[in-house]
Amino acid sequence: MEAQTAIEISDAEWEVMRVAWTLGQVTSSQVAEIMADKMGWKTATVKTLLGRLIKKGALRSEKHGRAFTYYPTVEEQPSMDMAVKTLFGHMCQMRVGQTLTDLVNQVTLSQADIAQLQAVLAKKAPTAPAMVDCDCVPGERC
Amino acid sequence: MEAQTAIEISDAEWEVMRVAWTLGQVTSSQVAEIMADKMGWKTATVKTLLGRLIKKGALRSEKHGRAFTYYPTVEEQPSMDMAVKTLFGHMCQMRVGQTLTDLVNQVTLSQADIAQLQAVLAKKAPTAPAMVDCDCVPGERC
DNA sequence: TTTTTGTGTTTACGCTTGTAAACTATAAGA
DNA sequence: TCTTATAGTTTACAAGCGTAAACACAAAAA
Repeated sequence: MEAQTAIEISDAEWEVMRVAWTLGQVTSSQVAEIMADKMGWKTATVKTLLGRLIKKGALRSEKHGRAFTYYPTVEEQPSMDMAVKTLFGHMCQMRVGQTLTDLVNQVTLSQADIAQLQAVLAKKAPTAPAMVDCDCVPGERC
Repeated sequence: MEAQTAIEISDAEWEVMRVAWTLGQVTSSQVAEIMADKMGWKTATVKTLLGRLIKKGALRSEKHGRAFTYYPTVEEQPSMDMAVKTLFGHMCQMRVGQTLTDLVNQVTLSQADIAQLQAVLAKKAPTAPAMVDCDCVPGERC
């Protein structure tokens, strides 16, 4: 089983999805206004991105009066998880741990986030291997 | 201060860098053989990617006899850190913690990795905020 | 020395992306 | 009903990317 043929969302499109996810539903003028402010994009740019997201199936639209209302059809957290997993999947597995440590050092986490992470780590510890092999070159250990 | 004008390495190029990083130095035929095996790429494809990486400055080459030897000019760990940081920087900050937890649940970490992460988390805990705000829409909390 | 072959360089080509203008249709206001 | 503003659709266009063939050159083999 695999997670339904992952829709590819580009960086610019991702920004649009963020506001759609956060607001739950949006009109193009709303997004245009926000993106003008946040990204400096022209209205035309937002229209293009909305159109592409509809075509990709990441958004759906419903006609209400003159304008459409757009709704996300994919969920935010799974999308984030997938994007992150894809990135880490392309990296040397031996270095994933260090990379995570470096990242945790840089981001802001809430008390709850930290507690949750600690819980997961505690559960993993007992069965963790002594070391993780490099998988960059077939049949080669770093 | 900012980390030297980040060289952009594409997905396919990244695969080439991985073998260069792991082996320290490589010849094109070496890379070609590995990529034929690992990715199913033709020799020509590898040549193109090596050329682009040279042009981008991610690799440098030294002529030895008939062929060139290629060396990475950027380091692996900082490159990984930067790629990861960039991805997370484009995501809702409020969801970074959950995303990290989901990720940790999926990857393989060594005992040492886990210990290191636990140490960093323990150090962060005392000063961690109660919650992290959503930054997807200017002046909006989720 | 001549031929061959392994390397690097150029050219190719369709697709995606970022960024946007132009065009069109229709709801809303006059 | 006629006009206008506004939202959606088409077209644009250069740069980057994945994927590779064609070409040129020099080193190695004959």
